[in-house]
Amino acid sequence: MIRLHDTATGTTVPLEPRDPGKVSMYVCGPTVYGPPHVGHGRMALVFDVVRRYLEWSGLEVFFVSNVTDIDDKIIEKANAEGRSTTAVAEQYEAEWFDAMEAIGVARPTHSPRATEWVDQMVDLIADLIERGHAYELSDGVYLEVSTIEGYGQLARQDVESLQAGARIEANAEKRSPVDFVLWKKSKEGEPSWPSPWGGGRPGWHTECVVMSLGLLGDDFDLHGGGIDLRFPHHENERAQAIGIGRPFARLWMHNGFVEVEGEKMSKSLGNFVNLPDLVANTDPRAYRMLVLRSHYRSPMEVTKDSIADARQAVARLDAFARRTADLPDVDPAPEVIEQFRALMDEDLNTAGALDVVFRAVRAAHQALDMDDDESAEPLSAAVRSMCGAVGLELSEEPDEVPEEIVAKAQAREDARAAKDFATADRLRDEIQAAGWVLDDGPSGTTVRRGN
RNA sequence: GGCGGCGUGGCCGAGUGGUUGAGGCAAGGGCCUGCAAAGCCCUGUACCCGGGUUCGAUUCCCGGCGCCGCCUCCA
Repeated sequence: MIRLHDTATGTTVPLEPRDPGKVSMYVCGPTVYGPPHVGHGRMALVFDVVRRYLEWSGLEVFFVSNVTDIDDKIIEKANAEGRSTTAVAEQYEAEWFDAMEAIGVARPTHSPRATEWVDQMVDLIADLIERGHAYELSDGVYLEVSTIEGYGQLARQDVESLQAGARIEANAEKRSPVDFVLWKKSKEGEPSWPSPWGGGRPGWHTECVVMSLGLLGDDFDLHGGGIDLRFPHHENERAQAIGIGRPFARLWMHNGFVEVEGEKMSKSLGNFVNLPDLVANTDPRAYRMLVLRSHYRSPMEVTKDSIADARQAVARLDAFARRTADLPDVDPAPEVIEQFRALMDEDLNTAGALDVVFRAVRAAHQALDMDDDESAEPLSAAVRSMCGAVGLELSEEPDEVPEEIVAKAQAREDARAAKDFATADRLRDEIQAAGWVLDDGPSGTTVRRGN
């Protein structure tokens, strides 16, 4: 039985899907106004692991993750650069999916764009007004928080304390400082969609309500995102669903932040790391490894050292994959799989689950050292299965080696055969300096990329 | 001010009321190797502080200290 931590109740509860055997999940995706950073990367990896693990566990997963392609920040960016909001959104959406592909995040089943759901948002807002949960002001339509039963559940705060903390709003007309905007009437030159309240655009919470309910239906299973979305974004989504009387997410999952030097990484602090930069400079699997090594709800430190450390851990798995590449496929060792499953089932203890992986790796190496293939085979199969469950791809294929390096490696072979070890060592040094590693094994020498 | 989280060996980071207390990385020693690499073996007085509960606490409770996050920009 899979148990997950539910932010709404602060407890870890069994995952009991609405439709047995099927899981519907919605994860808040990016607002596409800039290149993704490592925080986005962690979020995407965490939920990619959720999805893969659920699938590995035999569940069918229907995974929706949106793209917010209309927003104040996109408008600002477009104005600053003298191009259309569409051009900005398209560029960064493409960058987003490129980066996701690079880090091995599988495409969602659906990735709807906000601009394609504006009609449904207008309907939702009209419904909220009709039911007395929303009101129109000169600059837009607002949700009246005090009319929503249980508002503050995700924030774990009562409305009064939220109010106490509310920042001073530009709009003093609002009935309460905590009321939030559903529809923004557009000013001159801003993108605009028709509505009963005049031309305008949606606020940033409504899209996720209509897209999640629209694509997954009422009472869907999981709703996820970064911990910062817990409040106000998810709270405000929930408020709208409650307002129109529709059962919303059954379980809320939030991943912890990425930190840099002990502080939250954020644009305002200027300490963010772009995901494309990270991917360009290291094996992208290292980042997944790093993400897996901490619990998804804990803060995670990203530094050069932590990445390099994770890279070495991946290298250990690769070396194992190479050594076991030719073993026959057998059923994975059941006791290993069960340990792994027990850890993962309890709110995705990926760090603990990796222990199981690495212990199986060592046990298989030990067996192979004693020529006990029979013991090694199920362990190797288990390692492959577990890595697959969390999306860690192992590279057992030889690397593409440049001609020049192949030639040097051959020359070294010749020198070794002639017992000219001085020449052999000199050639290996050259090969190493070029970033390649030679492994002399019983069945010959292999060349692979260095770390 | 309100709410929440965290503090484990050189680093990262799981976990547990109790003789043998993960794992990865790094370090030292050894085996293997022509030399390496990979792998294997061995080594390293870990649980912020002070009380309490207990036969026994790193693990539970209370207090303190420190760090971090949220309270409508943010994954």
